[in-house]
Amino acid sequence: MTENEIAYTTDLITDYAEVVIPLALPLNYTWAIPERLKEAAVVGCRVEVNLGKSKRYAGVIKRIHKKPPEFFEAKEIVNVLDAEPVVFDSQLQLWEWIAKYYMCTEGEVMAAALPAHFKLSSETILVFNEEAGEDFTELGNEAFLVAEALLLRKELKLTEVQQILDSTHVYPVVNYLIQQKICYVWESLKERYSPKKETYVLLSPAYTDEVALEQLLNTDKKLQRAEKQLELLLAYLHFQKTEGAITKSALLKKAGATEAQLKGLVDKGVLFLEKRAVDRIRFLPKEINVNFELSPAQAKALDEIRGILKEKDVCLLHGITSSGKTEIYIHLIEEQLRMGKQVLYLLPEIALTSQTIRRLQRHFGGHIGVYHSRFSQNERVEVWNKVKDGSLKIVLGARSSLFLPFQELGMIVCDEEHDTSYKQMEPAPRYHARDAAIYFASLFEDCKVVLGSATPSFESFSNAMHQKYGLVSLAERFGNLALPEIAIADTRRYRTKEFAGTILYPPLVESIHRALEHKTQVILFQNRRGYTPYQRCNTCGWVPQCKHCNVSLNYHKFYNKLVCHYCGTTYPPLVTCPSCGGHDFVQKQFGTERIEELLQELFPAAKIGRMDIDAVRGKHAHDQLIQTFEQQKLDILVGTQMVVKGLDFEYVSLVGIVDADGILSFPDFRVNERSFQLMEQVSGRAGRKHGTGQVMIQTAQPTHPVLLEVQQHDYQKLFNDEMPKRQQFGYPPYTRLIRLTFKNKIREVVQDAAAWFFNSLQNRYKDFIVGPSEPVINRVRNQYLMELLLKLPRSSKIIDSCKKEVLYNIALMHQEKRYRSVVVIPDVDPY
DNA sequence: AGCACGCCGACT
DNA sequence: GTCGGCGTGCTC
Ligand SMILES: [Zn+2]
Ligand SMILES: [Zn+2]
Repeated sequence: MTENEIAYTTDLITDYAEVVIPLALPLNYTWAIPERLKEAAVVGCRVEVNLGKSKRYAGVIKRIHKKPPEFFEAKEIVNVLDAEPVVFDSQLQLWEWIAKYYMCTEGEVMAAALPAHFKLSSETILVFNEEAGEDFTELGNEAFLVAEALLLRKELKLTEVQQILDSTHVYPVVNYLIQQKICYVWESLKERYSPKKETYVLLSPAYTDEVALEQLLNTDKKLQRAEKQLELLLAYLHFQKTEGAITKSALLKKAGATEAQLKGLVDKGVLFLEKRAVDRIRFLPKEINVNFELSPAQAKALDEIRGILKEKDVCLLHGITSSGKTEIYIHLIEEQLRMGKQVLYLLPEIALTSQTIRRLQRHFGGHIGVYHSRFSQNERVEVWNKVKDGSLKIVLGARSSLFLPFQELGMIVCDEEHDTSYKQMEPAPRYHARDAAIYFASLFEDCKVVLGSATPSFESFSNAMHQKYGLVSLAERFGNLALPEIAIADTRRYRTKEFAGTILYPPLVESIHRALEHKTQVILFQNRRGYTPYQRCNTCGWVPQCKHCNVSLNYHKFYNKLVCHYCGTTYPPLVTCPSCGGHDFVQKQFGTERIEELLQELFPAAKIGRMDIDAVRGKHAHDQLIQTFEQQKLDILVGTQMVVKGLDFEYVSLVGIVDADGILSFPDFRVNERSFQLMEQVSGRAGRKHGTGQVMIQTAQPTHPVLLEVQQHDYQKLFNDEMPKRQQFGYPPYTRLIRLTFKNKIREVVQDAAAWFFNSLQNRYKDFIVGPSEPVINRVRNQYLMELLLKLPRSSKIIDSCKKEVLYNIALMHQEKRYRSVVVIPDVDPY
């Protein structure tokens, strides 16, 4: 073949690309790679592809091969969008693993993994950045053309850029312009997140060199007659050295100085003020500053972890509240950093407060990036790129930061590993970030996982007991802080008429009085108002249980029956309490608002705050409320699970758990584990620095084993008590669960479909399948729901084949006319 | 996810 | 008679 002939055979396709597009397709589709894109089409790059008649998507190339598809004509890739891959092989492998394990599609994983802006479409709008100036002569030819157009028009659609440039060059040029900050991708107001700003104090550049500073302090006339200002300046220099950047409010508080004194220094040009966002990275110097001493207990734990990680991939750090796990992580992170490796530090979303962020910034400055759902898409892309090119070494992030393109990952820390927010519930991919992180780490040469918790999940703890993970315990509170005294207020003693309907009983009220008298603060905890109506004995707190499933029964008002929401068995309603003979059951539930009202009546002089989902709906309301409370502008804080996380309240002397019985009767097989975790963490908020704190638990079941275990802080006993029950009733960690939710408009149809499915799995999974049952909330967005639960033995062979069987049966069911539109949602390892 | 195709009710 | 409701199926 001559050169001429080659030139005429451009439509001869030899290469094909398997592409993941952000859709719930059961398998990946294949597109043909035209000759002109052969060079550019690389695995991990985004490509623009047509699907159907008129849709265009940005997908990611997963695989390139030379096998022409047999059963269809592959369309050509329209364009390659990236000059270099946006994801590495390890991301593609993670996507595939998650899709298989959690029974969803790779497209769904991709949609969750990539920042929305990577899913660029031709309708995307570019906005000119007014701060970019007007001089674009430094840019390349094509970028120059687009920049000029942007300067003129202020906004351009991607299709319009396409008209300016040769169509194959659009995306590389646009990416370049975004990187140069000449334009950014338009975001609707709703998406935009204005980072929380704080005023920082900085030394004027004129005095950053030692000599000038020396002169200022000793001989300069500027400060000779302003002793207080000099004092403040010295204090500033001290804090700057020990803590790095310092905020205005912190400086004034710590130095005991006034606004006027600071203003004096600012006016004289010695210091200046600057508003900065705490969770943004660019201002902080890239330094490593781990200069604190570990306690002997911490040092020992650190050594043990190091030793274990030489042999095992995962180490569980079981450290009681306030034992100082974070300091240990900081040392481990430092080691990775010094080896040039990256570190992912996972935290539950609500623990990711500016307090937590600043604490790590103090040690790692600009090496740290933050990634969470409140970030705008533009910011996510920025962090994404910096992780990919290795300029960010540490990412402090919530669940979804697992998808970032790390290249040289040395360690993943998963703090509060028991936290339920690591599991994504809606929509797919319903993955568990902790478990997926362990898989992800295995893709790297030498990447270790450290799980940390004061109250480990039974899954992790039993893995540690079976030597699958290493286990290190830290049983000593840092600085030997006293553990709070845990008092149990027995509400059965107040059963006379005058106490009917009481929410805050005398012992708790009295303790609050005392705390307020001592000018200390109080936290009251109340569980989120459950939508689960149940029958609970008003006298002894007893709640009927399902004899098959060992969970609390729900009360169905309409049918006047008790029903198990796992297996669907119904029971007659209670008339007489089998535990105490009482006859009084139904009770109204109350939330934090009601408690807040009551407190206002009881303590009219106290300043009371409320922290729950509703009260902190705004962007920074959560941070703000924490700060207000920390500054002792509130006396009592009433809250739900939110008060449990990321708080470090010094002046709290009393924590009250208003309704322990409500917590203990939650209809979930993990109730006891959860209750212990919750109460243990709530207790941790009491008496952290100033004397012994008190925790008061109101309950009608003062001898409930979990309460005693909380009182003794005895996790091991809880574990030993609970595990036999898990085994007996077939629950994790002895089994693996898959929950199937069926959805349809017509109630009878879902019910029948679930029954059909149950029957169809009967022959092979008879002993493992529970249900069908109607969930408590049986209708969501006009769709009725039904559930089946699979309790599978822990053999990956059985689990894998069962997953296949389930998918096969879904397809089979959809062939049945009546069930065609029944949607089945599998949830693997529901939490 | 879209979008076309197709099958039934009520409207100029 | 046709218009438009949405349930169903398909997209490399
Ligand atoms: Zn009773
Ligand atoms: Zn049951």
